[in-house]
Amino acid sequence: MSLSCSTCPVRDSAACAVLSEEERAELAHAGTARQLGRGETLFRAGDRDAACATLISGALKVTSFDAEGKERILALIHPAGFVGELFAPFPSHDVVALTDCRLCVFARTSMEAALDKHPALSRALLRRAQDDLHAARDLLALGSGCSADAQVGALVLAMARAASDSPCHPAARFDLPLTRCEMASMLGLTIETVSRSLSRLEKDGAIQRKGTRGIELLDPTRLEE
Amino acid sequence: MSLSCSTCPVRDSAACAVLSEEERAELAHAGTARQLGRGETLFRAGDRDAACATLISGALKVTSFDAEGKERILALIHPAGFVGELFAPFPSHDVVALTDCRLCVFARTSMEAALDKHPALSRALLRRAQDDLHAARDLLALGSGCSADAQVGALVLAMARAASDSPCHPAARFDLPLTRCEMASMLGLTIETVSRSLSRLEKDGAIQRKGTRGIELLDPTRLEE
DNA sequence: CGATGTCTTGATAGATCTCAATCTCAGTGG
DNA sequence: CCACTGAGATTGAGATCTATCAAGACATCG
Repeated sequence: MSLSCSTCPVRDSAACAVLSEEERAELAHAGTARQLGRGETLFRAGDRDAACATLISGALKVTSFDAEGKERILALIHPAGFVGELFAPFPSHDVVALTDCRLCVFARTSMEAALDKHPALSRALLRRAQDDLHAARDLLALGSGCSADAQVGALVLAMARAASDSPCHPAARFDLPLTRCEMASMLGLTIETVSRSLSRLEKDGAIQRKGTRGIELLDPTRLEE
Repeated sequence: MSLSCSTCPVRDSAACAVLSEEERAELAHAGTARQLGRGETLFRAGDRDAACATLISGALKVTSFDAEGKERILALIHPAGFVGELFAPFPSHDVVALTDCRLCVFARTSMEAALDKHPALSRALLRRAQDDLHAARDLLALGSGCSADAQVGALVLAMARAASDSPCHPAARFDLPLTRCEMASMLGLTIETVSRSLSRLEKDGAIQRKGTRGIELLDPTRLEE
């Protein structure tokens, strides 16, 4: 399937936005459009043929599995995000669709050629990599020193912000994009603990649950404790 | 103080290694050499004037502080490593010297100009950023699902590898570069738990402590459990 | 309506944190 | 030379938190 950048919803925010129309068209020619259903795997750790991709719509998760086979979510990728190893010989983590997704996939050789040809692209990807690094370190910082309630609260708040149109203020009412199981594996907790923390946050008047996924923010400041 | 790349120990491994002699000399002209003693701060979270640096010798830590003021180590930087925000308005984490250090410091504007001028530099930094991202995610994956003993064991093993000359085989005898307190804040544990884990690893015959910092690896395979 | 998967809630066990005491070691000064 | 001192490290006992196991509630879908 070919790519049609002209109607791409992330044409102004993805890494390729730094390219001119002609350059972008040329890069698009080297890439392929791809759709993934929820749960489908984009890259698998250890795959031979390394590739990379820009996410157009939907959400991805980057995961690894510990010794006992339990999944740990290392990162979430949102539209305009970029995934894939450009330098390591093979990917070391799985990348899986959290929701139905549309992506722009490139073979590594194509992307390397594009980096050589378009210096601005390297800078754009560098910026994204530093943002991702920042996100990973924030998740690390959140991880410990905090109670389970504080971790769940911070995650809910982060999702409220992601669900909002305005970047600063969190949405007052939204649906959690993750299942309890996924929330648990993002924080390194169990689903029971996540569920209990949500119950406590509700009893304390910080949030109100609307069905299984819906959340109404009553007192966002209490989520930060 | 001016930089003398010709005798720089990381001249072949740092990001600037991709530059030609003349290009490197020009970049060096824009940078300044700096020395830090153990415990001194290179960048502080929220600093106005963003800068970046390549580490020449010694070791740095990237840290943040949680609500109660406890430190959490987010990353270790080794020689040839690069630190600093190139795109965010200000650094969001502290960068502190773990040991006496020598560095090559650049104002952000200088580095941005260099990136514009030398496309290869963007690629080199992109590669480093992806490596750092990988390290941060590995630390995340290590964090949970493992017992404290397994975490401490993995950290000891990682340090044995870092202390070794050959990249693959861990050093059989080496000194821990981190205090117990620093090991604890890397793993999100307390120093008591780290100490107890080391005691158990010693009792199980995996390691033998030589003084407070010295470690002798008896059975590296047991550290991975 | 029953079936299935997800989520919630409860009781218990296990692990880590906290608080506190002791120990080691290097540096200091008498 | 030796005792003193202070920082870091080790060890112990109890409190606290989370994981585990188990059961029940809820929603979705056929």
